[in-house]
Amino acid sequence: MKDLIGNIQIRINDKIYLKDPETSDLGKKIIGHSILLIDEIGFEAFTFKKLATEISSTEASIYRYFENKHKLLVYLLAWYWTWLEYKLFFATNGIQDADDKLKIAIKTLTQPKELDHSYEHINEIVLHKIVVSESSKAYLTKVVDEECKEGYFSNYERLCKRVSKIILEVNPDYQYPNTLVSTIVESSNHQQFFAEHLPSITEMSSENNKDITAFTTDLVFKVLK
Amino acid sequence: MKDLIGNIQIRINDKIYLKDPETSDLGKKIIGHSILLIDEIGFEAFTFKKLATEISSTEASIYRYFENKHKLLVYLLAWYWTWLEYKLFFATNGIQDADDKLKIAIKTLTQPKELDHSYEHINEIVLHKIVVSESSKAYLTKVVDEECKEGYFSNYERLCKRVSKIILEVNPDYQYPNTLVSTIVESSNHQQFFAEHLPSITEMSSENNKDITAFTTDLVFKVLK
DNA sequence: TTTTAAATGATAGTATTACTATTACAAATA
DNA sequence: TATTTGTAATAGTAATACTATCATTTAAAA
Repeated sequence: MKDLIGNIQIRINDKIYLKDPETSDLGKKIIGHSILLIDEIGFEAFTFKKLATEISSTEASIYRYFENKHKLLVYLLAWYWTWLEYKLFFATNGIQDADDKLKIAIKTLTQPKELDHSYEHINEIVLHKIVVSESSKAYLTKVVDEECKEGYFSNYERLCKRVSKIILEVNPDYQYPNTLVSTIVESSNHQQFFAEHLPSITEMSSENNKDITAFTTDLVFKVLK
Repeated sequence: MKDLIGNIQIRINDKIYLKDPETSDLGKKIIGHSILLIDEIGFEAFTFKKLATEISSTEASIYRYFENKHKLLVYLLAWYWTWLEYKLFFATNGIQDADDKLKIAIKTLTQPKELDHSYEHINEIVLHKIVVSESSKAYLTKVVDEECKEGYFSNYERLCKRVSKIILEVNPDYQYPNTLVSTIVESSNHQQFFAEHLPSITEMSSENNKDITAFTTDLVFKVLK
């Protein structure tokens, strides 16, 4: 099962990039090192010039792959959500019992990520840190409506839909499956951030991710039962 | 009761600004029009130069009040959270029954805001739109730890603490009061954004805020009982 | 193997942003 | 009247977010 996921090519909406970064060494370097650099200095301070220096290339070359840094961020997130969707699919696929399936789904969403060696140029652990700290900035923009129409966020939508389905298996009468899913996915990320940076508004600890899993599982099952 | 709140001066941590905008006409104009302009063009496109043009002043004059646009955003949010805390205080103060108190608290947090004529230069409805679309950008930064230490977000923390207390009145044994509060406050804002811009991941409608109140109330009481 | 095309690198240039600094002048206050 | 305070006007700078051009390297096709 674990091998299968490695063979899956993660396809990203081709409107997000100018040139598919998967098709060249430079492209993969751009993706791999942008993850590290954004994590290191933050998205605001991140520039294509700095990235170019980092990978011994040029600003102009990077602009051949992505229109701007916003699109690059959208790409990284789309990649992440699809990767997580596969993880979720393989983790829940065989499970018969709906409750168990949902528990595993919540675990997959909330537990810390592990390095997936199938994608050599991407460090999923660092990418997840970017999801926690930067993902909101990708959609909290004035162009969100157009970008949504173009399908820039459909990878995220698909992941939510998949969890929604499981929720309806557990309780077919629950009125707000999508709302609950988007709430727990966002909450899981935010709580991780709060645990580390604004500890006074959460009981979660930054060391122990099991807290977030426990909180979310407790919440979801109480809401559904 | 309603009059009382009008007389309350909303005090903001004086490290956030260089010069208190409440102390001059220009200052109030900066606050009032920054709210409108950020709402109109988004925080990324917002600059002090554009704001200066808008209020027929100069860039340099605005820099005398705020170090940069990030601090201005932090100021606006601090103001909002304190304002909301007062609203919450006055709405829940007299209520004896803990359940009722929590219901009203959730309503205050999730229902659309109304214009509060006590603060003439501030349009609370538009400010709330900024909270929905831009507030995450205020804390999802690399300087969050220092700013947290300096108390830039204590207005938000105080609001959360107040609701947490009510939650513990309803169920003193609940393990995650702060986590639950920060989750529902963030969720309420995000769901409003999703309703308007990413409708496929929520059942909430952008016209009817009662959905969010209903979803949140249902969730919170199921979790606590 | 040569030809051709595509990808990358090197360099330059521009408009805008995010500031800082200086001076000047008017109004309020002491 | 002297002085502080607030604001305006102007200038200047480093960095950002690009675009354009052309040379060179590399890879694919003929």
